[in-house]
Amino acid sequence: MNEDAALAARRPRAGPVLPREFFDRETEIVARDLLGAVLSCRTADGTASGVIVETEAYLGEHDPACHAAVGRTRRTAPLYGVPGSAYVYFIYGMYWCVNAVTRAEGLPSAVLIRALEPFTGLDLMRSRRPRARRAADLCNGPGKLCLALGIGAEHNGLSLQRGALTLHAGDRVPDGDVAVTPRVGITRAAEWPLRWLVRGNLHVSRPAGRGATDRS
DNA sequence: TCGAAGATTGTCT
DNA sequence: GACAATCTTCGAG
Repeated sequence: MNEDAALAARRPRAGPVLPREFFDRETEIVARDLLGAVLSCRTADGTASGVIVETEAYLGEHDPACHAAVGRTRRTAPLYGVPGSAYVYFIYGMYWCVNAVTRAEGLPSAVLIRALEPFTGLDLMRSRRPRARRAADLCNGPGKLCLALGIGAEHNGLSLQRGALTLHAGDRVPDGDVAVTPRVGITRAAEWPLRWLVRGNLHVSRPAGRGATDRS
């Protein structure tokens, strides 16, 4: 069976849009519950979507790794917005990363979406990421998924309940399939176990490794 | 105004 | 595994 056929055979489900109340909870809980949800982006070129298989929690001004640790600036302002809105930022001069803002207004926490399993719009994703040779390489990183879905500055601060960028309920990932590990690519608070991923999924940016614990 | 850092990725060895 | 690419953001002076 080829990769496209394998994807189709699993038939993930994209349900209703996740309500604001979903995001208005503890950031760690939102990060875990976003596994299995579907992120969809509509552009002039078409719509592409993927099932979330990896997330990281950033816990606000008291989390040294969170952008909000420096306080409210022009860049971090969307983090202080309503739960369920998007925080999209530019990094390393060439990549975008997308977060879902969580908790109550005024508490600048968010969940970074690190990897997706492609769901719809595979041809569109491939045209945007011609270097990706396998379907598993299309969205297995925060910069890659933004490229594949066409996410950029125009989505920063937008609601994830309506408009071009939306998050939909999907098939809940069983606790036994969820691994928790330290966050990736950071230097401050790097040991905090705030990364959630679907154990054994080929589309995560990095496998869980031996130090990972079950669910949480 | 300037310099350094950065939640990444792709290429090369 | 090492390293370059590339540019926004923000603190320091």
